[in-house]
Amino acid sequence: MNIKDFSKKLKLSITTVSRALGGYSDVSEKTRKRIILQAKKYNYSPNPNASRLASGKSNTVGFVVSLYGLNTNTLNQAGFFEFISGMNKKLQSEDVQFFMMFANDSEEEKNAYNKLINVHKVDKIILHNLKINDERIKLLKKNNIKFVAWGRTKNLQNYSWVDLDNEGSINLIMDYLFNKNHKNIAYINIVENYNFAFQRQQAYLKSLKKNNIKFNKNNYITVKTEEPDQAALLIKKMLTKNKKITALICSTEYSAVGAIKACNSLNKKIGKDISIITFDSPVVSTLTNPLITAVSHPRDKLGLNAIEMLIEMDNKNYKHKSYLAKPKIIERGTVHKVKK
Amino acid sequence: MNIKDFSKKLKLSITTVSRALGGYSDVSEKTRKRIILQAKKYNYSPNPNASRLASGKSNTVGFVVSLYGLNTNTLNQAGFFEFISGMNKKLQSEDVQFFMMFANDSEEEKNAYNKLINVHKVDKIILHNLKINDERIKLLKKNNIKFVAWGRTKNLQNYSWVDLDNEGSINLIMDYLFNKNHKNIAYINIVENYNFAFQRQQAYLKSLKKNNIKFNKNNYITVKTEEPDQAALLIKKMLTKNKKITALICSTEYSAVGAIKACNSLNKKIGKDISIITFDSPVVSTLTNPLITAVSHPRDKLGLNAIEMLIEMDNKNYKHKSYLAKPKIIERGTVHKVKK
DNA sequence: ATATTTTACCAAAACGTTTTGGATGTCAAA
DNA sequence: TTTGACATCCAAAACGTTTTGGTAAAATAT
Repeated sequence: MNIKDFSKKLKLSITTVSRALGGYSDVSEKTRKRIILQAKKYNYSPNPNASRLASGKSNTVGFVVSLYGLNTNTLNQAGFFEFISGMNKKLQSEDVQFFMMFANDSEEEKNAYNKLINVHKVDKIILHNLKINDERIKLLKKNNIKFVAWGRTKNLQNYSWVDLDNEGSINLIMDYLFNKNHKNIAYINIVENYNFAFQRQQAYLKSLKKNNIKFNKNNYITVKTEEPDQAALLIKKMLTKNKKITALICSTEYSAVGAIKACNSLNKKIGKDISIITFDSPVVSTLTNPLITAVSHPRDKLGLNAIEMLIEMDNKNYKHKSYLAKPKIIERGTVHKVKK
Repeated sequence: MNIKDFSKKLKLSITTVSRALGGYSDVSEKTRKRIILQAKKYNYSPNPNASRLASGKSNTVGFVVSLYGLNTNTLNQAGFFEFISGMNKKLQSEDVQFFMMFANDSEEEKNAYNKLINVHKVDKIILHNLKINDERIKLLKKNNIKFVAWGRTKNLQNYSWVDLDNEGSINLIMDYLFNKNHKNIAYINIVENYNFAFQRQQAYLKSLKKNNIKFNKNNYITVKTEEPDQAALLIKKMLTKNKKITALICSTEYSAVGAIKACNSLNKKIGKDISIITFDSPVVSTLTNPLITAVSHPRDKLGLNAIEMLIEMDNKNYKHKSYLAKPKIIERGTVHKVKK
């Protein structure tokens, strides 16, 4: 069933059917309703390839998933599926398509963006896992592709983005710990060059300053995010060296797993002798023992807002926007109160 | 740059260019090479919407991701990304597209398949998370859509599938345990209605019989897969009731996490007093403490073979195939030898 | 030397839409 | 009664390919 047969059935022109379904005002509401009803009945829906060819618009959002680097199977994808789930709500209601590509290495990743633009002709792209400086932004701007970044570069050029409120989250954590009289708060950073990690680390330093606590380099280490065992080793070393530490802030979930191991091996009771707090994830919220107190974020809202922005961008007078997901602390008993 | 301008540049007809890139034999190898070379130079690639419209073939593989039910953020997606990674290799080289849809509930899931077929006009579909009886198979057969199942129904109708060798894996585990003199082997099943779980459980019973061990209902429980804590509770109960148990086979990774908790709370030393073995995953291989001995499978091969089959299906005389991933045991020290 | 087959190319139709630029009829204002 | 504005519809062109059904030249067979 194509538009020709369908319009013949309704004794209307092809044009009228097309414009009725397209939502144009030069079709009376009465006929429009009839057309929509009959389309359902005859199971007619416009051939998307013909539509896209004729209109020159693909109405498709592209996305490249990197299947390398971070431990792709857990951490990375955890947030990923929450994001997708949020996106999905808008996609469905707005009839926008979503096209994913996969890259097994960085060479493939570069190609993927070019393919997305030149071969698959997507209109719009969602960028994720942003680096501190991200060259993909140049590529997209050069090709005049609309995009929303999931995450931010260090220097915000003029583009739209959605992100966790990393600084706000760290502040929330720090205040939470200060309220429980923690003074010697250690920070576990990651070596990888992601901007979210940089933001968190910077916020930690800033918060120390604001609260008149001098930065102590024995309270600070940097670990590989995908290797909890390496983290465990370094954290153990740190805790042995600096016995005054009462709380550990872990920049990522995997290092929190390492922190648990380190504490266990030193026979430090988590939530009694020492506190652990991190960013929420399915890992620390369901799999670790004990479950870990964490700042949680509505990551699905990120996805939803990203798609919303991409759609709004079709308006001529769109101004770049941003969205920060609001953090909140989920207590799971791994943070204790220090006696004054 | 479209085919018209491009062919004009090369002083060739549109037809010749199209057929050269399509790999037809009515173009000399010399001109074909020239065309391919120049296409790269001028960054020409056929508009996919026009191609698909003209040819009537979408050359697209569809996939529906269910964002509900199982704990989507970890378990489910773990295998998922390995699978995708394998698929990707074939997709890239064969120039097949991959189109994903997402479903936040079972209603959306049903709609998704219909949309995939009627709206997005995909040629082929990969089915996953198969139920013991799966009604989606009927839908696809009725609509004459080519598909490969990732997993199997209980009664194999005539279709192509790829799957873990669940029976082989359980046999491998059982023999491995028997060799270490285990006799009282408990089995942790899951309540969910997935066929992989059914196959594993059946294989366990079969293996007992083959080795002349009577099934003991005190060695067998059924838990919810997404709730390690519930699993821990039930396993603890079982171990308290039946003190003779020396080994636990966990049907899924999450129940293995529960098993660890149960053993810890009973002060049973894992790998000394009691053994735990399960199916491999990023969870039990990197996150648990201790890491758990498990049967591992090359899940990326599943994806690769699935795409291979889908492509082969274009041949008129294709006969339905299947592929079983070969299991192997990864020792991580949680299985001990029992004294005779 | 002639007839036949093969090779290498091409013009035009077809795919199913959207969009442009009217056409017709109705209604209110002059 | 006439004029202009508006509402509602439509025919035809355009989008960029693939495919069909050819033709001419070259190679091969007779």
